[in-house]
Amino acid sequence: MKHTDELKQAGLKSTLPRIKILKLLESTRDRHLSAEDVYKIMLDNQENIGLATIYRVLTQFEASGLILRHHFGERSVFELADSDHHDHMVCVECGTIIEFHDDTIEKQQVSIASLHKFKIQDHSLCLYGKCKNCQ
Amino acid sequence: MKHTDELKQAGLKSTLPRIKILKLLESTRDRHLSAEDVYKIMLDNQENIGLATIYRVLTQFEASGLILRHHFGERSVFELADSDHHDHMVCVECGTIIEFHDDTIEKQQVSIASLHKFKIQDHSLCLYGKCKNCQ
DNA sequence: CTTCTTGCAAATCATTTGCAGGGCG
DNA sequence: CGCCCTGCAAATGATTTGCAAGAAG
Repeated sequence: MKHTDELKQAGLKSTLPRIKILKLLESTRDRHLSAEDVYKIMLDNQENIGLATIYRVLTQFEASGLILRHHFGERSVFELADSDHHDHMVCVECGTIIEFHDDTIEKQQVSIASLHKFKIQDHSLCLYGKCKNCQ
Repeated sequence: MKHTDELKQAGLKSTLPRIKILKLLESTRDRHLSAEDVYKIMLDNQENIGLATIYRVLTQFEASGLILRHHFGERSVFELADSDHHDHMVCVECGTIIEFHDDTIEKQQVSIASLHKFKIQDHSLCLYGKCKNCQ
């Protein structure tokens, strides 16, 4: 009952929809999914979970730190918060998402912020363009 | 008729709503406005312009390169494309927006992208946090 | 049992579109 | 005068909320 425990630790009651969604996020090859994506996959898997529930669960997961929400362009996508911080490149052609991390950029952000007496809580860096297969 | 010319150069017929919106964007103290912001300001100024028109005009301005569209969080904001490229810090408390530019970050982005054979078309970097007045 | 959850439908929000009347070139 | 533009209302797409029926502890 690993998932049950994960949920409890996050302060959430262990319910079927939550377990299924968490399982999906942990197992999907494509780490970044929108609420709609999750909904469709559940449908394909014969799982009957309402879209509203998916939105609610994803929001709860985000609030409890289990997952991260990103705004790429105008849609929200979620990813499991299991890896270290990273930024993204999104292929405008095929939607492929490449994750990357760069210390130089991270540090530079902090120093620029302090220059303006600005206290960073969060940041989003996203490069849009074409991946190597789409050029 | 400076604005008329600007519009013509952008390939747009010079009409009252367009001129007024362009004027507002050029004169507003707060360089970053959402469609709703523009709408409300127009209302306050006794200008009768429909929200739909504002969206249409802003979209046309963006397409012709007169302005830039950003997605901060979930809403779109627009700014005149009159200055050099820069990124933003947004205060989650008061909404203040600070613009900044950093060559180190820009260069680093390019080199990381090429490392992944990714061709950057655009990018968005936004720091969220608290400005010096809101801490 | 009591409370937190879910599913479904209705409600929102931001943005877009259809259409008939108006204004620019 | 023809065509592009505008206002208004209705349509959309994404996400949220109300509510009665169901599960979890």
